[in-house]
Amino acid sequence: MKKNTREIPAAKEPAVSRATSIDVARLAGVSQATVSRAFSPDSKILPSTREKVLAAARALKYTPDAIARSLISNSSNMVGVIMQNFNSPFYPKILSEISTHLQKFGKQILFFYSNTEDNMQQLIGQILQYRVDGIIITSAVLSSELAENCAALGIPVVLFNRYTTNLNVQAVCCDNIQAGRDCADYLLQKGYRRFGYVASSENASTSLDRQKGFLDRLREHGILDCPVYQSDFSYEAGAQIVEELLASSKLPEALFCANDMIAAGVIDTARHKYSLRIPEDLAVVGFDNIPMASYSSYQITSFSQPTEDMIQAALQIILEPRKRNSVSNLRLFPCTLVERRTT
Amino acid sequence: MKKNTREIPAAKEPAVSRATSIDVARLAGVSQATVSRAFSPDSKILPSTREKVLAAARALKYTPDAIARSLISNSSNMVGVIMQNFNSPFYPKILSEISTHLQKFGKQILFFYSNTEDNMQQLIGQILQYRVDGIIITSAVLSSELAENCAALGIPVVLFNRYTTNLNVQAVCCDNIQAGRDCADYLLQKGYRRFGYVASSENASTSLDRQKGFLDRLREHGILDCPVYQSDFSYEAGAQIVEELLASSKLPEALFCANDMIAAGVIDTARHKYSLRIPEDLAVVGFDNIPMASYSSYQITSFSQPTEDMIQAALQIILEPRKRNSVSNLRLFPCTLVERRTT
DNA sequence: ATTGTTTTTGTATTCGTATTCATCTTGATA
DNA sequence: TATCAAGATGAATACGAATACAAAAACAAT
Repeated sequence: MKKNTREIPAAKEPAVSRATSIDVARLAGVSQATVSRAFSPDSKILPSTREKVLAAARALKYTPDAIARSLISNSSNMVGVIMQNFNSPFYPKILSEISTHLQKFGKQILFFYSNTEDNMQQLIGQILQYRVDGIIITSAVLSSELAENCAALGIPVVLFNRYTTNLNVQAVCCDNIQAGRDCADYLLQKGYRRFGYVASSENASTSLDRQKGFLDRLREHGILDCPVYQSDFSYEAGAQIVEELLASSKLPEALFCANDMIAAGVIDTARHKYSLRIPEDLAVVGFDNIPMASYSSYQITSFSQPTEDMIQAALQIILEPRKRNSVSNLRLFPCTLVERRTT
Repeated sequence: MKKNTREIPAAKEPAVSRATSIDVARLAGVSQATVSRAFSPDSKILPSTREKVLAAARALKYTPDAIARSLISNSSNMVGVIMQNFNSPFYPKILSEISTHLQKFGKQILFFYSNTEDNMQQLIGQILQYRVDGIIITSAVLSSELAENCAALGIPVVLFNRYTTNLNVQAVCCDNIQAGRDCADYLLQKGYRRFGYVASSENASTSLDRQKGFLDRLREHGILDCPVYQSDFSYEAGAQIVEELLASSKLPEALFCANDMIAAGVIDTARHKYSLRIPEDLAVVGFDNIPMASYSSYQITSFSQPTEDMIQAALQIILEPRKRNSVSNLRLFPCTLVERRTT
């Protein structure tokens, strides 16, 4: 008597319907409430009753409806994730790891990809409609207004690899300023004296902070002149930068790139189009230490972020929001330099 | 009158609560039903009334609750996506494009990453609980049982870059067999006579079909012997294959790799570790034509899939399931060879 | 045996919105 | 002006599961 009424002839009605807790209750000879309890692990129910209910549920292929459950419990068990720039494998890797982690908790990912920051308002709005447990953003900084909207709903927001001074928004980030400093120290110690920095065109705090640490430290060592080249986080941008470098009067000795994709573009173009020797004619440092940085075609000296720890931190903020009494909203993680053959 | 009975003392309650359609109705002086109608584009409502309601909604920062909406309308506006292998940028790219497309329709992505096929049952189960509009799977073939579960619920499932003979599952795929044939023709025409194929270790139909087309065509040309090397879809696997090649007695003249990542691993290791010349000592063909294939360090001859068309086809199946009267459940797209410097 | 306590189950309500049906308003037409 | 149709709105209900509360059952202690 279920919905075994499939296609008879002519009409191909899929007979879409799933068993509900009431169906299971009827079959098991209990009330709907008892069915609900059977599926709530920490609910008080006689083991024998639970087993009876679960048997009936199996027979009917019943599974609690997540939507109905979300409505009454005010939580959808979903975590919103907004990302941009899949040109580099860095963020896809982060996404896959977040997914793997969340699956352990039975949580889902509501995913959004957006290369522009214009529609953040809209995206956040959509996500909030779904009663997510939290939101992870790697693509942009959040406006105060949006941050307040989320805070007002009690939905934790984590900026991943971004941060803001806004008090309502938690951030998990690697210490890009320090990494910039370390890069300057490292290159100076290697004997380089003329530098350049390849930034991303956005107002990404990652790129800006790496730049700031780098330039500050150089300045402390008396090097006041370090040209900054605007790009985006792409291979093509890196290739373009080489053209700019060569068009200008004098080539820097060492170039610090905001990420590995840029570095790869620089290296390839310098080597294969202009026959420059890396690192003799031009040293290059990248960032993120993506797999490609270790390929023998590149062997890029790069900074590695402790992504595993950062993800843990981000998820903890979302999964255990009570612990929000941490001193600061910003959790900084140190990067480590991986020296290879481009310096 | 809500359930504002939380912890009282010393607590900084965020006052978690969002405006509901009833709140809006009260402020606008209409019924809840009218508020609902104001937010349903094709609903019959006096324009002036709608404007009045929308104004009240703005004042209260009200947005229809997607969960409640999903419950009553039996559709969550979400599309489930299951992927694996983010080592290559191929699938991240697909994901970002799917996301961009779906956003135009106001649809969301419920995302799962899984490198194993063991938990497909569990993943599909979870997705189905959310009343998704459809499911896109790039990571595995679906068992008949799971396919039937989905079909019974009227939820369209699309295998992307996979297929099965199961009647209930739609599939969107590039014509890997033909591509394999084309590759054989191309390499033969270039004068190569000794070949090898680097497969993925999985039972991925993509790899198997490329292999089948390749070997079949070679056989038609009288070449019966073509060793097949097992790997996975990774750079490291490609690097490993070179070791195997050199351990065996004679090197093939041309190697067809199941994807570009493998090809890159082969090329790098052959060139830099063993000083082999590509393509003189070893020609290499990849697959997917990922951005890296065009980098000047590689310049890999590769097959390009019409991903844009394939995504369109997959989304059409999910967004317009009525059109399911297509002749076949399998939609095949042709790949095109992009010739570069590794052949 | 009686009372009290604890555990288990059932009843009724709730979450927030869409929708059916009935009611009311408006304007048109005869 | 009376009648009707069409359009707009409100009242009530449904979606499916969780939970507060009540009732019942089981058990212990006197």
